[in-house]
Amino acid sequence: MPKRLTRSFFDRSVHDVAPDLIGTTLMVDGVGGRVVEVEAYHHTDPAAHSYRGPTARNAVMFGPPGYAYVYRSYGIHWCLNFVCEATGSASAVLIRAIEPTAGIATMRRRRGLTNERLLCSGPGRLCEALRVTALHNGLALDRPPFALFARQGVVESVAGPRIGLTKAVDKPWRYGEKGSRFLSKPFAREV
DNA sequence: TGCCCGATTAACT
DNA sequence: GTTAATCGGGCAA
Repeated sequence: MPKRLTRSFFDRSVHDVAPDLIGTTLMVDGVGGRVVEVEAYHHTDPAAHSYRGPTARNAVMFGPPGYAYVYRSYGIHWCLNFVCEATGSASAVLIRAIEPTAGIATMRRRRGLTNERLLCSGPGRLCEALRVTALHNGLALDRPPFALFARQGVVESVAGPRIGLTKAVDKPWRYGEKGSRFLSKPFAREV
């Protein structure tokens, strides 16, 4: 069994943590898989929820690193983030896609889908498959129901612009596993 | 207070 | 390609 990641993994720059998360394994109540796509959001970034200061929604982002920040997107979906950097820096990594490896039958049932490629290939899809909701907001990532495991072997990463933004569109802060078929969208260039 | 928009998705044409 | 679902934040009035 691979090594567990602890909260200290997240106590550094969000731009270092984000690429390092590619290839790690995320489990929620025993259901999950390999992280293949993430995006970094720094508090100085106009596209970050924390950019304009704390609110009831983004309060967890202003807390200590190694905790889950879950928010509702477009009033419908949930999105899962990992808080990074020092307490109060309000930076986080959005988990955008995973490659399902555990509890695939459960994920199919929750998503009402059989196509494995589409089970977790997007931030909202992943949260439905892992059943991540507002109840997970503020929970520690190294304690149940969460579990994170270090990657094994070499992982080839690619970077590119983030998805679905109108601000800071040019920043290449989306990271993915090269060639993965479980990405929410392909990367235009492989870096 | 009211209106517009967003770190989305699936079901349309 | 377009659109509806649906809710919190930001900004104008």
